[in-house]
Amino acid sequence: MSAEANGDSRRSPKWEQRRQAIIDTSAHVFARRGYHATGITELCAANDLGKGALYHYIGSKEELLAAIHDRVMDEVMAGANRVAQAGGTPSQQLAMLGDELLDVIHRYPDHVWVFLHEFPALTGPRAEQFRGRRREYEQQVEAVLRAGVEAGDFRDIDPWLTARAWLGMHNYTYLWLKPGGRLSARSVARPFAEIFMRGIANPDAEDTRPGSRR
Amino acid sequence: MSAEANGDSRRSPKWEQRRQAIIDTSAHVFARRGYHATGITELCAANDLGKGALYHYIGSKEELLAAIHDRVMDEVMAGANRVAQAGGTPSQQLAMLGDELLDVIHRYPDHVWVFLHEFPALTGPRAEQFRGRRREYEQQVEAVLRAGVEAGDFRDIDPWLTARAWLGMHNYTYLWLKPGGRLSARSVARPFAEIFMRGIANPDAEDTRPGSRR
DNA sequence: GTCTATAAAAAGATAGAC
DNA sequence: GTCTATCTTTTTATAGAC
Repeated sequence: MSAEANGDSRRSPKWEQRRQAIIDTSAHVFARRGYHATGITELCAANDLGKGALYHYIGSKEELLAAIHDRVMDEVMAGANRVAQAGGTPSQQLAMLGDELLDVIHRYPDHVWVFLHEFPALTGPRAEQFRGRRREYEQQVEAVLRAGVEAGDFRDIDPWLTARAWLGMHNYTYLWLKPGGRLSARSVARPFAEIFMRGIANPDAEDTRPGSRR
Repeated sequence: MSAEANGDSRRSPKWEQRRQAIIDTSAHVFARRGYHATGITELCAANDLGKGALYHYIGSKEELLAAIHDRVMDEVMAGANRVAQAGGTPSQQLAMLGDELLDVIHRYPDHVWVFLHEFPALTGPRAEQFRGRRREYEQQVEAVLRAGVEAGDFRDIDPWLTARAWLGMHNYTYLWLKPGGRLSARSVARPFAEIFMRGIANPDAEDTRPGSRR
């Protein structure tokens, strides 16, 4: 469930803790300035560390980038698993996925910004692993939509294309959804779900929701 | 309407033409490798030009980046102006905006990728101008939504938040909507408009659309 | 217009003292 | 663990020949 590169006990807990702090601080700098535009020297300044000390924790610049990706993908996948565990109708599943996703974006704005902008900078197995997890998540959204169509709750939409619409609508909030801002994750997730559910609802279905007009 | 830095007659038409070709080729490279990750040497190779010749056309690397932004924003604003000229109901306006936007994304996938990923790399007046045009476009979407609410065509949604939902849903197609791909701009715009219109439609409104169930 | 040569700065990463 | 000094490569950009 958690990425291989994380949380193993190669080092002391103190080392891991410090490393996490460096990952979070660096995510902020990468989000502001860009991954390639940020030099090691700037990372040292932001983390108040010399080059030697910094490399002691990060291994390499790309490993640091991968750690930022893992941190946010761990959260996203955990949310998706909670939703799968919870069960419920496809409509409820989709609403919960929206709640969870916007919650992650709201809590980790820097990490999400970095992963949405800089994921092409990952190379080799690191790129492979990231793309795999991302695909896995997107397929869960797709599966919920497909289930909704089959159950007759949703009209006959294309699950793949509709998943892209849903993902775009939610992911794109990374541009303006920030902690301390005017809007909470919930106060965005609710109207978004309202739009999307009405948008794909099967108008001929028996509707048992509270407040239904039928 | 067109950006100041474009199309003026500082140089010969042949120079301008060559410059445009370089902008388009470079957009492709930037989209693949990233702006900061791409060196001048790589741009020279891609454009089959020496450094001296390349700089003769681009001025500087950031000026080249700004030109890519201008190229795509010119198209987006032109589409938005056509829609404003065309008139029609808010629903029709929104559908036309979707058609035009997805058409640009479909025709200029590289430029759009670059502008969505690398806009923070613009500095000074170049950044100002870009942000201004982007805001102008987004406010047009917002205005259409507000008009729809006031006319009673749309239910009582938040125009700002709903505009962000709409923008995300459409802009995010830059990840997979490509010329030569399985899907045309129209074949995405239609189902997207269907979802969104149903999502924000006022269920109590007199509905005069063809095929209406009332 | 286009080239080569070169500058001058900055990049990522490592070595070795402490 | 953390530092400073250094290595090697690469960066953007310019100068000046052709």
